[in-house]
Amino acid sequence: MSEAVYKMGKNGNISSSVIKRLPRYYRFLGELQNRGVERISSRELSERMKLTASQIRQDINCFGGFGQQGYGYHVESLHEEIGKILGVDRCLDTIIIGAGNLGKAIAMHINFETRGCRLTGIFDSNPRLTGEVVGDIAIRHTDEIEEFCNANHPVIAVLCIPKTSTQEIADKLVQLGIRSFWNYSHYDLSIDHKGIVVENVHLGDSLLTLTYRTHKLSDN
Amino acid sequence: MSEAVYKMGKNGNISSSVIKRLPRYYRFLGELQNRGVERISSRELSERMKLTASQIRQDINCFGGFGQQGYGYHVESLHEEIGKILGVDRCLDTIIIGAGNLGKAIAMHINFETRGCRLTGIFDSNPRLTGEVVGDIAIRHTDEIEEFCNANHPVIAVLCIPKTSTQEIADKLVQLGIRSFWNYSHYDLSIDHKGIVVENVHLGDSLLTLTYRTHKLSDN
DNA sequence: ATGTTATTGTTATTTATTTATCAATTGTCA
DNA sequence: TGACAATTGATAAATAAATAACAATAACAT
Repeated sequence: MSEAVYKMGKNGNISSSVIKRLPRYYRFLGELQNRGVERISSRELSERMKLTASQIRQDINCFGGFGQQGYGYHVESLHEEIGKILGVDRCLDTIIIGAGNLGKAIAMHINFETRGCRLTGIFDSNPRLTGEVVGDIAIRHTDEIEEFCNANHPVIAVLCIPKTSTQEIADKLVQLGIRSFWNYSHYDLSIDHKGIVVENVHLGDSLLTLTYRTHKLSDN
Repeated sequence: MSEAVYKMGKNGNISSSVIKRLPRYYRFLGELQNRGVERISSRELSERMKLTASQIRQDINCFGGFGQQGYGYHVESLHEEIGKILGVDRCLDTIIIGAGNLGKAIAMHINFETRGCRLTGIFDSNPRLTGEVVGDIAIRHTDEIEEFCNANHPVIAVLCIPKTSTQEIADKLVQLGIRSFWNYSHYDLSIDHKGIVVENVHLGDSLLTLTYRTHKLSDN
């Protein structure tokens, strides 16, 4: 009882507010590291990120005391720690469903590797696209998804398909072992199956809030 | 003093939590309308949207009492009201800067018109792309931006350019009259100039939270 | 007409999130 | 080596957001 108690990575139930901020911390710390900055205080980071220093310290302390009093945080090791928390040091095989403009753009534009993912397949129902190479991956026909999943066991599916087919395809993918969906279709996907993670991305919603704020600015 | 006081559209200072939910309400109500549903109660809508009925009623009431006791909400008129609040009945001229994979995908994939915007120009610094038609708009060279803005006065700029040039180009666009930025570059844009609205979209951050949640599910 | 049921709009309560405070600790400099 | 300045980690306070509760009201059935 009197023994020293290790402060463990108390990764119990972190609030989603904190989780949503982690990637941004990770980005800023990566930038600082690239610029050769070795250490930073919560106050200075707060000025760069336009947050309060208090929030930064509290967020980081959800996972452990990575700072040093009187000194601040070591940029490189904090960057690495947050990377580990997010899981960038591991690998989740990922497939893209739908190789239209958006599917291709995501394949090209997102650096999956630096985010703990590896793009291993792209599928489209249009036979004309079959064989076309995007990045370094050849598009396959959707008929091949089942065979591909049985052979390669991808974990994440990026959905870039019309909203009408989203639920059906997602349900099928769950059967084939997909555990996470990054859903760009204009449809709010929800999977009853517990243990399935869904991230619905609605770019249109984002634009609409911009529309609102733009008018609000002029009106008031 | 004893006169009846009109309940005005008390659009004073709506919290951003509420604003962020509005586009989703708008989408769901649009779907219901398309399916011919005439009325809906907060309880039923809450079940479909996986929110609490209380939250829906409180959100809607930030803008006025659009419902009827004992009856619910008239789908069509609530949809229209929220549309007006968001500003879909007005028009903000919009340009896209950067016609790479992402810029093209956004031009094709986002329905600007139904979100109170109108895409009027696409620009890229690569002369090989000049003249190529995306949707129904020909790509112009970035050298033409100034002339175009002076002639057409676009309000929103969608930034699909590398992070290194983002701040510089944004500052220039502010000089040319752009008031809002929908920023897809891997850079947190911030404009000192007050009266400028910025929406930073970090798709990579979204993926990273999915990575986190995917691992979390397996680990625990 | 009138009672009954459903459902809103609003206020109260609870929960979550953010910010402020400050003792404890460490680096730095004389 | 010791005092001082800086800065964390943790706790307390304040603020914001979400949920619950309920009176007021309108539709609907009888």
